[in-house]
Amino acid sequence: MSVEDAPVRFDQILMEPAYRKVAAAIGERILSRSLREGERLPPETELARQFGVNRSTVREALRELESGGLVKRRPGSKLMSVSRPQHDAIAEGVSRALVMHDVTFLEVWEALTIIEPPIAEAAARTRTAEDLAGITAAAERFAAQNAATERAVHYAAEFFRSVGRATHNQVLGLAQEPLLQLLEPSLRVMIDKVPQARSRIATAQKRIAEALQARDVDGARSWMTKHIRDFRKGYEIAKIDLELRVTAD
Amino acid sequence: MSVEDAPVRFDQILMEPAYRKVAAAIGERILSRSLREGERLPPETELARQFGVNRSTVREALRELESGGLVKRRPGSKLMSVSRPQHDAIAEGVSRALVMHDVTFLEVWEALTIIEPPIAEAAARTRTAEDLAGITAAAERFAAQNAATERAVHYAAEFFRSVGRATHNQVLGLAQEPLLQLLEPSLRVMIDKVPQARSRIATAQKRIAEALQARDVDGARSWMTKHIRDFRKGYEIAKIDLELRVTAD
DNA sequence: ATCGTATGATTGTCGGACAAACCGGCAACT
DNA sequence: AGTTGCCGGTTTGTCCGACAATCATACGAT
Repeated sequence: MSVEDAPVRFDQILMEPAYRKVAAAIGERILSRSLREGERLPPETELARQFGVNRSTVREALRELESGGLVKRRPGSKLMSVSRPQHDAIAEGVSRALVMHDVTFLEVWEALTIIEPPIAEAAARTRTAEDLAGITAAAERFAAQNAATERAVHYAAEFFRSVGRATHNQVLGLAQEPLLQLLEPSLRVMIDKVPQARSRIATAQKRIAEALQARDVDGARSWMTKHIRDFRKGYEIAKIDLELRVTAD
Repeated sequence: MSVEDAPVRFDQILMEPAYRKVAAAIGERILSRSLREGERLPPETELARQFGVNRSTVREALRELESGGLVKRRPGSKLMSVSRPQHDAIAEGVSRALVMHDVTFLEVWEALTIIEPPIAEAAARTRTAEDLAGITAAAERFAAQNAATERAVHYAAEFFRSVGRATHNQVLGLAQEPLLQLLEPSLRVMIDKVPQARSRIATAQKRIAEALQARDVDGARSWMTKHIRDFRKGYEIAKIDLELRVTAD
């Protein structure tokens, strides 16, 4: 082999602007728990002084952290404080990503068929009395909403959320949230177009809640499976094309 | 009932700063496909002129969109262009959120036991020849890495990713990504401490790949189940406390 | 004890400024 | 022909200084 064989290669040099370095520096301190939850950040001018950059630069960094949910302004306060990202905010980012990637209803539905039954199963094992109260409350609120579509959709999603919370597994709760967000718009259409949808959903919710109460693992799982499968039937009856791309809110 | 019964209530008035309005305006145009993927945004000065705000305000809005992955700067270009959020970037946000919420290894592992087997099952149905090639390649690369821990961990995660891709369901692929990110650090420790871990992982990967090749739905699922269960055993042997909080990267 | 006010701190937004980097084209050179 | 050097225009990254509006706090008035 001659020395010429391998062409000279260099790694791409990465220039990180100051605002991203500042954001990374603050973010790392938050992630490492060096800055604790709820703790207030110094004012922008002070941060600018400490980092040796301009206040504008600090502000750009703060916007980045803010949209990641690592810092937020507590209502009625000017100073930023460290926060744990809220599930719905994080999920919204995921939802937007999925929308941008042309995800179809079918994909969302398929994901639901995969994760919801095991969630119900886990919830049957771990639910507390309090969890159960929340779940039945959501089911009852859905059943009571015979008129308002908007609220019915909301409580249908809320039912899933309360079951997710009952697993006491935050990963699962967060994983299902984007799916629910993407489900809602189509559910709105479906409930309006399919008369029998409401009663079928209400029945499934009731059966699931009963199984959870009885700690009936298999029952919870199989009723949840039915519940999800019903959605697909509803889509077909409502003639919603499953290959259609989901839309944001 | 006297008229005094219901206390006067007002909804909280929400003041949205200009930078967030600008970000929302641009973001909406992107989500609605009015601005197409890859299209370049006008320069900051022009945006400032159009929105009637200062350039600094536009910049703060851009930072927000940027960290959401909706816009990014293409390498070697100054103008921002519309982009679809990359999976790993989105997943990193989710991972950070989970870390901040004190998620434990047990929760991550439990989530893996729930979503990975169905993913393997789905992959057995939908995988193409190309998918299969990627999966076996990842498995072979893992098996070949008998020395370097870092790479072994990487290819162990890459194996999951390639199986996820084989489902051709983007929702599932994106849902598993944060789990893999959180798994990696602990996997690093585990592989180092448990001598037999490598061979057990390699075997499981091989069996899963074979099942996928044969389109053996049940085999793929059950071997994936074993594969995940093995991780837990590994944790216990390595004496990694499952109640420990996961850490970021 | 509640309310009104004064004071200081902090943010949101603005205007202007400048160096560095990038782009396109054109001239010069090998 | 292909490479190199240079030029002018554009755009970003960063800085500086400024000001009104809002919030925290203390203090005094009712």
